[in-house]
Amino acid sequence: MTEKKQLPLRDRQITSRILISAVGSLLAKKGFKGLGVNAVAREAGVDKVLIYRYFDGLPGLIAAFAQQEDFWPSTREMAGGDLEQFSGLPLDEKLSMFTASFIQALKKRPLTRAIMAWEMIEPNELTEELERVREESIMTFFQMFFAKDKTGIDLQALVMLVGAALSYLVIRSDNIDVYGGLDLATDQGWDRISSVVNMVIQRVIPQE
Amino acid sequence: MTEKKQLPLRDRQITSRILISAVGSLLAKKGFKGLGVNAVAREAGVDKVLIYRYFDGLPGLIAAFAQQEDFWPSTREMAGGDLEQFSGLPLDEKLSMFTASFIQALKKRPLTRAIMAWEMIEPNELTEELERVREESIMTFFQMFFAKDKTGIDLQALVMLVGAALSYLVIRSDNIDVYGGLDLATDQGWDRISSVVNMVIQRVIPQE
DNA sequence: TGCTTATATCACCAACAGGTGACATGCGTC
DNA sequence: GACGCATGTCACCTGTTGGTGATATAAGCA
Repeated sequence: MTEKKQLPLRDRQITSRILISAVGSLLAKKGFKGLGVNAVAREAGVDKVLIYRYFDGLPGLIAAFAQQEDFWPSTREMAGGDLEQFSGLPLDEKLSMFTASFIQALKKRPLTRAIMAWEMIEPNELTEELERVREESIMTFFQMFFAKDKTGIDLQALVMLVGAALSYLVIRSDNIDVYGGLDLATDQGWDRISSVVNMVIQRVIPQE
Repeated sequence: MTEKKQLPLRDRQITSRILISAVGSLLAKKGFKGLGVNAVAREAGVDKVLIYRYFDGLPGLIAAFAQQEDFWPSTREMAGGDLEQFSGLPLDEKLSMFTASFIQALKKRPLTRAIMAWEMIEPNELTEELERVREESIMTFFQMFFAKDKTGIDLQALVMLVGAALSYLVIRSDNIDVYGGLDLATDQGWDRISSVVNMVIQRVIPQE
């Protein structure tokens, strides 16, 4: 029981990192509800005044957290890991690959889901910034791989619609097990969702 | 300026209604962030102790609010207003009608959107109850009109996928104007979204 | 050694939260 | 009128929040 009084590190870099990672663990534990100056400082085992000194307040700290975390999947990840190979695929396979990758990317990022949910109820400078990064990332991905289609269908709207549906379902899966009869808690349930998306893709994309 | 001291009504029913409607206006003004005992009492211009006496606390008050509001569209509304007519439509037109009605129903219910967003970050007894009502409503609607299809496709998953996408986009439209290049702020933007859903429906549903 | 500076803690503040017990006041009944 | 009861107000409690000024202490340097 010698935990009462850790000797201070007196190292700004390390202390800063401790604070940043405290944001992460607190976010994972309690969500954004319990994310305050006092709580973060407690979690980090450090005085809250350091948040003001080093990050100029909580927003600054959260911004630092968001920057260092890969809270949003990269273009490469959304393409299934291999950009070269991806760009060579036919359109329908690209879409299927994107669907599967997107689900996986969100499922393994609890913090991203928490932030996405947060954005819906508390828009502020910070969420706007995160939002901007994401919008840009999505658009880059889309332009890169889907822009030059000549299918005659509104591919962009279709992709975004699928993205919206998957985002919603993954976020919901944190709180509920069933949505409209769809099982969100098991891999089989997600297979079913992937399947229907793929079915739509197959019937909508003109085969060459 | 004689507003300082309204004479007390001394009518439990009326006072209760005032409290309930205060929840609504506060929710519309500030969202769930500022929804506390003190704030509601202030908004209602009434002492907060009455919340405990009449509703046994804030959860009870919110429950009362949720019950009296039509926070979730009825089966009839989702069917476009006329159940008879709706049930006579071919499957693809049913789906198109549902899509349009669902968008409209959510767009005109800011409180429903707020509650839906709230459910994603603060699951509790109350949100679970609202959730249950909604799940039941959706399933009833689906069973009633889409259960007996013989199309061979996973109609349920398709409908729920569309519902998820639309829910997400409408909720997002409260905070952002553009999602993945889709315009969420204008009717034209929503026409585009409806169109792509209808296109999917046309190509996916086997025509007779 | 002694000095400066960065690092971190502590003590405190005002504002607000949820919650409760004591009290005032009006209404219906006998 | 006098009583009891429902309705409503008030004062106050404890705990927590965001925020800040004063202070201790370790590290680096002359």
